[in-house]
Amino acid sequence: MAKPPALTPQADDFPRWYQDVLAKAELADNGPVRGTMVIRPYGYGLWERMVAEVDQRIKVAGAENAYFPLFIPESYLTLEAQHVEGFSPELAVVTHAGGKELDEPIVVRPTSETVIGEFMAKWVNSHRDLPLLLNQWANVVRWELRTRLFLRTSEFLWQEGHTAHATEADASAYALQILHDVYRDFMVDVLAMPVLIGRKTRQERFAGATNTLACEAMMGDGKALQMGTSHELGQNFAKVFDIAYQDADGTQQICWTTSWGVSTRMMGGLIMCHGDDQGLRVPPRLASVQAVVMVIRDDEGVVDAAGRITDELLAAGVRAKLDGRTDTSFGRRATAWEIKGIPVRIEVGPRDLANGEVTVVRRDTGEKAQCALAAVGATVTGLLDAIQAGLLAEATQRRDDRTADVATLDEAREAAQVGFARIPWAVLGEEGEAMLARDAITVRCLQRPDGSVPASEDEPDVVAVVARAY
RNA sequence: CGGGGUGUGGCUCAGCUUGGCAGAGCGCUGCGUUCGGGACGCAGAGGUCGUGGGUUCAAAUCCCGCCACCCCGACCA
Repeated sequence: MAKPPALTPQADDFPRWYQDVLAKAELADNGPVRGTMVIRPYGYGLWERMVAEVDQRIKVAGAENAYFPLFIPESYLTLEAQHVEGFSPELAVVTHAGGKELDEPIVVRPTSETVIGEFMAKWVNSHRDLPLLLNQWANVVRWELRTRLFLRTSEFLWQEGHTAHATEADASAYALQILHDVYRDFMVDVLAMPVLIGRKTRQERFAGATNTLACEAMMGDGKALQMGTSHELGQNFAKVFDIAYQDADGTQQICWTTSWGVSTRMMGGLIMCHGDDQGLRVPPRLASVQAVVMVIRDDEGVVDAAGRITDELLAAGVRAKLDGRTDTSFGRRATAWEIKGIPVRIEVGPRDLANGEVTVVRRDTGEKAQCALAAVGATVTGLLDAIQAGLLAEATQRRDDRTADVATLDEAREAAQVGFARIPWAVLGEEGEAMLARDAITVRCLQRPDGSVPASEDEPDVVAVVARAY
């Protein structure tokens, strides 16, 4: 008889399944303060890989890392009208420190446009100082009313890029460049998530932005998750913080700024995009452990052979790990690695070794195959590529199967029960957007018919992608 | 902030209606047998029953207050 499932099946209760994966895959726990999160070593290892891949792309895009303080004077937040309105309700404010009440309350950053703007103003004087391209990896705090591990926590980890440009066109092009070359490239190529890119509607725009671009992904249950955003801030913050420069003609000009970020929310997206009833499935390019070499039993030569195979894989550039815990049963260990989503498992036992081979198992399909000892390196690297491609193909298939082109609000409501609906923006409009919002359906982004990002929502043929969202 | 619900070993929960020695499964520790998909046996460790009061010979159980958390909605990376 089969054991009862280790996890609640997705079809029974998707949110419960998500919670089960977080716990059983040892990804994260709730912190002691409401809405906070403890990221466990295995989960943090995945986040570190995300950081490495995103950071590399940010640097290629020309931005440099810096660090700005956690604490921001409360007065800064009040300077930009939209920004205040957007963030006030979710600020954590320090009123006491050092045993006494502070003269001016200090805000724990919900995002850093203001404090970075203050310093950009100091650092930018001439057109030769532009563009100024900054990024920081940091934690931020937003006192959300309802929280869910990784998807929405009071404190989360992210990178926030902040740039200042001489012209609107330059700022606009850079915001789009980040969306394309950093975010979409990372999400598609590394996370194997076929994200949609597009413009946010006025309603969904970042507080203080003139334009917000976003990457949207479809989760396993058909709901949408915003995976990253890139904002054009116009001159809103530049005017308030006086980020200005003298141009070649000697006249003072106000800068145009952008900001953009991705967060630990991507962890939630990864889990809900690729996970199945057996647990997480980590795309090989992201995986902190790509292949685990399991000793089936401590028979003669088995541990040594497994150690040699691990070394060979490491030498072949595979992030491999040896599991030689023979004091724990094979089945238990196999299940644990499966729940953690390690892409490839190599099982080494006396029976295999007698035949000069090992058993290789793919996590994505569950397929098992025998593999000659001499061919392990090549087989595993080949499998890793196949799994990476397979996960992307599977997610793309689901997204396409669950996306419907519709012509009316009613059809959009129906389609959004299982996935995404594409409806002409000319048909929907802000009124239709408000009506759908009553049924918890939102416009995820506006796209051109070919899926590219429209320069304005007034372009003809703009399509609104609507869905229920996390 | 509205509506619903729950607080009992590390985890999931039973026990509460009708007050009477604080339980189960999983996990954990030790020993032995096992070991190719969540092993089995035996022996153990571990809980001021969320919290403060009240009723009672006696409270996890009944009454009152408080706190925390969860789910559904509005807000949101």
